[in-house]
Amino acid sequence: MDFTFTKIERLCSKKAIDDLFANGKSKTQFPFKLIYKVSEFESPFPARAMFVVPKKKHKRANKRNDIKRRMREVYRLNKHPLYESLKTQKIDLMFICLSNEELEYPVIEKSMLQLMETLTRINFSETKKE
RNA sequence: AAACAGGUUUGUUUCAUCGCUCUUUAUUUUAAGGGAGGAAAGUCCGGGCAACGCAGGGUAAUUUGCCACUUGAAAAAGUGGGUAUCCCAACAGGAAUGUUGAGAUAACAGAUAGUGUCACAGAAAACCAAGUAGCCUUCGCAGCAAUGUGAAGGUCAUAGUGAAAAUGUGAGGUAAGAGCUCACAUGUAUAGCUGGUAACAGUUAUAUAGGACAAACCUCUUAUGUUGUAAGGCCAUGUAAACCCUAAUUUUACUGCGACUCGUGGUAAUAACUUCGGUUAUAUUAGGGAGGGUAGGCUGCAUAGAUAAAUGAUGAAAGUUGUUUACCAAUUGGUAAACAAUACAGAACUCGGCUUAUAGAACCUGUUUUUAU
RNA sequence: GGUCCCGUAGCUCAGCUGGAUAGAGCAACAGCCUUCUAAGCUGUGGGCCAUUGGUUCGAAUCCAAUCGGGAUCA
Repeated sequence: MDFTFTKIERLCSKKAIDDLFANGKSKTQFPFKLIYKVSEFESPFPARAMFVVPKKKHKRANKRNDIKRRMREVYRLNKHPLYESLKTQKIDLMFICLSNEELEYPVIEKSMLQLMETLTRINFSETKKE
């Protein structure tokens, strides 16, 4: 089992990001907000993800970097349940940090895992409808 | 010795697991190597580099600002000196103050080129000053007189101001006064001499007495072409050799028929066809107009290096500092354990300065307190 | 990565160029009016002029640095 997180798994296209902000659905689970959208792209992985820490919440660049790195680490280590649930469905993800305080690793891990669990349930229901 | 403040330098290490980015190698995931600072920050300055511009001169705009030397491509920095201001100490003096020494600070050219500003208060806030205060003279009137009052004139010594008052003190002089004259002192300008590389200092003569503000405009002096890597270069994408208008040209266009990569008839702004309702209307070149599309890759670009942006996460141990406890020692201290802290902060073309932020450690300087002599 | 602008009362803004009383509207509070409220009228309080230093007799204003907020570039 790989715990990699290379560039292919990240959401990098500006067009896709704009589309996500315009048409995506959202879930909040306090320190974080998740925006997701079903989409189509060519990749061996079923999801593309990105992580956002707004400049208005955290002024210093090094603190923003720290939080983003921890968020990325949580996603990297816990992405496999999500991938299994998705199967062939393709999806774009965006995690946004809403907190003003500097967050420790266990806090981030707990709330992000909750978000990803809810996401798996939602996607199953959608696939059944289609 | 302790505490505090300021300055300079430095600014943690190792292991395990799972990862990120770039380069090379391998070819589908294998190996090796590189991977954040003193400020990467602020963008306050100056270069490199790039595009455009460039006869010469001027104007505008911005900019430099005591002197010498050194470093530097330049901005700038360093060392030494000069001047001014502040503060401390010593000496002189009744005091004001002056001299000498140590230290700190200075955006430190020009206020005698010109314009402007100086509230309130005050007679007056600035070349040539100055009134219905005051002082003085003359004349008239009242009065025995002292004096009072009116007019004309002289004058700036005196004045409840103010941040700042027309150089200060003394003497002469005068009706009263006045640099009006003189002595001493202060300060400015010009010229000369002496010392010094110079800034400047000292001194002599002459002329004077001109308040502050240039971080108000300005003058002199120094320097600057403008814009910036989102510059610039190459490629792709795109309804696109597209649309509208004007002019010119043509085996060109439109159009009818046929045997349709061709032949032939008509037309050049009206023509051809027609089911009589209408339908179609061009190419090339030149000039102009209106609107749209793309916003992605490579390069620029680096012995760190991307383009939603890497340099990490978790766990363990050590180091440093502090607190508490226990033991040794008993002034400092040493050993062990537990707990806490371990900063400021994250490259985006690059280099050199400046500014700002910084736990702890080392060194230097200063202040205060305590102890000892 | 560059370039430029703005911070004044609880809110929206004047006053900065051209230096000497810190103001206006709304809001707040108190009173009048009204049976009561709203509206109206009268009054009151509220500001270290973003922060720090400098120039000046004197700084919201001039100068420098810092901290926030915003605009713009092809």
